[in-house]
Order: sequence, then C-alpha cells, then structure tokens
Amino acid sequence: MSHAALPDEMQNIPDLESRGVSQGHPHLRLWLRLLACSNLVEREIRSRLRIEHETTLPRFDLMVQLLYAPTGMSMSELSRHMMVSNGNITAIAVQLEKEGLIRRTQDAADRRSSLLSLTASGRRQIKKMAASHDLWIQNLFNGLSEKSQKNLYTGLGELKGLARSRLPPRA
Amino acid sequence: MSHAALPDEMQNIPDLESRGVSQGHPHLRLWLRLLACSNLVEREIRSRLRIEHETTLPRFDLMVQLLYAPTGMSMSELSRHMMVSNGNITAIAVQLEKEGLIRRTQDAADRRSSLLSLTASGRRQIKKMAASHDLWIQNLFNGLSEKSQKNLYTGLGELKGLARSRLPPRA
DNA sequence: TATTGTTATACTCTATAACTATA
DNA sequence: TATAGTTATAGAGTATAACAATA
Repeated sequence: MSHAALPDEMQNIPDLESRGVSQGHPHLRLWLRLLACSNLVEREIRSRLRIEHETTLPRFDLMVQLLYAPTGMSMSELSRHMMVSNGNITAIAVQLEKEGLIRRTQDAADRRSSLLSLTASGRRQIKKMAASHDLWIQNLFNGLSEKSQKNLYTGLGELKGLARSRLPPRA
Repeated sequence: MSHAALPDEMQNIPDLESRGVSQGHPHLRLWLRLLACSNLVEREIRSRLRIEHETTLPRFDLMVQLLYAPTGMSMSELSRHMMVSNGNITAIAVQLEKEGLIRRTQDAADRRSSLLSLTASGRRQIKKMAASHDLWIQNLFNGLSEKSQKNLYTGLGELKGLARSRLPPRA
C-alpha cells in the first residue's frame, strides 16, 4: 500500500520542517512548511527547465514577463517585477540577446532607457517552455482539493500583502 | 493615506505574480503567489542573518538541525533534512568546524560515519540566532488572521504531501 | 554492491558598489 | 539630484561526478 495519500505528518520524510516542529511557535511552523513546499516545487522546476529546456529559472522568468508584455519592458521594469537588481537583469539580458531570443530597442523618448522584447525565435521558445511549465504545475496541483486551493490562494494573498507592507523594499 | 492594509490586488506592486496573472490557470496563479510569498520572506531572512548575525541561511539551517538533535546528526541525515547533496553539507560543516561552532565525532558503530554536534559556543550562537529568527517571523506573521493561519497550515500540509508523492526524490 | 563522506569543478545566482549617460 | 543602465567583483548556492573507506 502506497503512502502517497497519507497526510504529511504520517510520512515522516525528513525536511527542514522536521526541525523543532513540535517545539516551535505556530507562526514558525507555518513558515517552515511554506518554505518546504516552495523549495520542493521550485527545485523541480529548476531541474526540469535545465534538463528539458536547457535554461534557468531567472531566464525563464524574464522571458515570461516579456511574453505577457507584447510592447516590451524596460530593464528597470523587469528589475522591479523580478525583484532583483538592475545589474543582474543586464547579465541575463546580455545572454538572451546574444542567443537571439530577445532584442533591445532604444526608447526614443528617454534615451537612457531601452525596451526589451522577444524575437520570433524567443517567442516560439518561451511559448513551448511556458506550456511545459503549466503542465508541470497542473500535474502537481490538480491533486489539491478545491477547498485547499481557494484557502491557499486567499491566505497567501493576505500574507503577501502583509509582507509587502512590513518588509523593506529591496532591489 | 497608507495603502498597507489594502488587499494585494489593489496595491499594484509588480512582482512575478503580475505576469499573466489574469491569463493563467488557477493552479499557476496559486503557484506564482506561493513563490512570491516565499521569496519575499526568504530574502528578508537571508538579509537579516547576514547583517545581524554574519551568517547564511544554509549555515543557520544546519545549526538549527543540530540544536534540535542534542545527540548529534550524521552528514547524511543532515543532507536529507536540508535536501541538499552530501558534498554541500561537507562544505558547510568544514566552515562551521573551523570556526569552532560544531564538532565532529567518529561513530564507533559505523566507521564511515561521523556525528556532528554543536560546541558550547555554537550552541550559544544558534540560540541567539534562532531567537532573532523567531522574532522576525512573529512580527511578520502575527498580522495574519487566525483563519488564514489555519487554512494555510492545512492547505500547505496537503500540498506538501502531494509534492512528496508526485515529485522524484532529490539529493 | 550500496552507503558515507570527501574532493573537485563548473556555473548560476545574488548583493553591492562604482561608474556613464541622460533626465 | 535622481534615474537607467553597465561593469566588476566576491561570495553564496547548486549540481555533478569521481573517489576512498567501510558496510
């Protein structure tokens, strides 16, 4: 008999949450569980992006942003969306441009700024990758009960608002 | 008027979730929101560990594991709990040992294996760090409604079980 | 044969700061 | 003065594989 359907508490697979899980405050337990979930899924996505599409999560993220911004985005916009520094965006953009996946056009109005957008080839690639990505997520999350999906979406919305208001902005 | 209390949807602070958030499947939206939350908090913790305690998250994690395992843990156990490879555990353990925060004792029963445990100094340090960490988490999460806390803990438990059963084991 | 741990390696990712060009 | 972007750098993080010693 598989233990796939057993509640997590009974599987006893160790992870970060196992530490002090009995001792900790409820808030701490919640955070460790959130972190464990996020790490599990993120690790899988990084791995599949690497193996199946020979790319990385930040590269994927940047291209997805552009996919949903048909008129293009500036480096600073990308920096804000991806919550990393300008310098790091530059590094990724240079790679992608060299590989012919994105292009850079000068903003006529503000000559400091340049707009990034997908090339035809880049658009083809990111669409394929995004489709894969959606499938991975579907296959993982479609086992969640309707109720948990709703509860999580709402609860995480609340948490995100909190984090946004209580944590200092970065990047 | 501050917008701190406004629901996330009305704050319009861009992040990864902003991409395709209107287009995507509910599962995808949920995942992007989960990732955004986790990244926000994790980034803050990394930053504070670095600034206030001059350490890193993996170092902290390893020491917390030892704090809750008074009889010590083997490298392989740590590797499983932290979900990273043996080689990476070795690298961190070498640092911590050099700084006198942990010690290594040979396992008499299995001479391949060695037990890691905290030194007195290491124990003092990790207790201070763990107290800080708890405080950060408290200050962030204590704004969550009771209901959301419960819903999140339950929902994430369900998700973690799913991930555990559907994703290949790593490390 | 499998497991524990070490070593080596290569790359990606991140944070920071100094710098330029333009606004 | 402030913002957009570049460049450089150092350290952290991750993944992989080859290896020795022991089980």
